[in-house]
Amino acid sequence: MSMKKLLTIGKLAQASHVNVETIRFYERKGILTQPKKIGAFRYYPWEFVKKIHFIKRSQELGFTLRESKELLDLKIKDQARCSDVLIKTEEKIHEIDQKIEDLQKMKRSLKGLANCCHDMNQPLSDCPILECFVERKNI
Amino acid sequence: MSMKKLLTIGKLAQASHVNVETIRFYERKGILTQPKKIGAFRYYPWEFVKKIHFIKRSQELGFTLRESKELLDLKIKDQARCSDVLIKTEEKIHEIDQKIEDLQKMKRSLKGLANCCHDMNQPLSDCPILECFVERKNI
DNA sequence: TTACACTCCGTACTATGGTACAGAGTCAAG
DNA sequence: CTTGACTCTGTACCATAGTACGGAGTGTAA
Repeated sequence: MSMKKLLTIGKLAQASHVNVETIRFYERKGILTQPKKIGAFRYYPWEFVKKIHFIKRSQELGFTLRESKELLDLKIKDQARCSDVLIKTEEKIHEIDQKIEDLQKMKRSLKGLANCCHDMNQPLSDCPILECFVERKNI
Repeated sequence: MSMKKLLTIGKLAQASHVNVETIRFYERKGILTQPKKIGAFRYYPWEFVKKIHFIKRSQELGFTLRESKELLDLKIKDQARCSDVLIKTEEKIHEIDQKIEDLQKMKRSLKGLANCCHDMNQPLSDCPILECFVERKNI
């Protein structure tokens, strides 16, 4: 059998810069399909390197593993349209916008708190920050 | 014994709008100190309502449970200074800024991807988005 | 053929922030 | 003194994204 084009799990891990356990984890979770086994061992075609890169890249872009899998599935099935990916991409952008807004709200509150404090060496019992904290003065 | 001022765990949960299990969880994690027991049951002074509010509020502000505990500990010990809280607050602001930046980077990449696509009905095999995805054209 | 590296599977563990539940014990009111 | 509501401890479970490891099996090269 021509095994020159196939990778053991260890070689795949090396080539894709992930842990062996990570690959096995992805298989357990159904993110990667199990490859054909020769004897007892898994042997992967080289395109699995690309698949893993794809997953890692989409994680960098803010997609969860589940979402990476969905994108990967789209890539595989023929009847998928460009717009299917575009929709997911735009949903993710929206999600990110929401997160940014939430963080900015938090930041504003914290800045408000920080401004409460005028005398650094004030003992904490008289410190206004913690009071603001409890009383929600700065939402 | 004057139990009028004390709360059972259920009453405390009600008063602080959290689950009974959450309070027990906080105790296991050392976030809340265990109160004195009368017989087999926990009885809490009313200030625990404030403590739980404090924790919930600091979570809203982006602090983890561990950090909430640290702030709560500062509140309790006398020699803490206002600046101790201020430092933690400013560190958190910095952390939030970092997160916002990361999200904005993600967003820019995703926007770049979305712009790849000109014909929505293009079959996915010819769709440029997924190619950009893999090739990191948009970092 | 033997030694060594690699792989197998299953399970447990990490962190974060909880929730849920079983089976036993307790408390207070009627 | 019994009933019903509550509480006790301990453990398991949820999601997310992995890591670690034991003990057995396998593949290959000298």
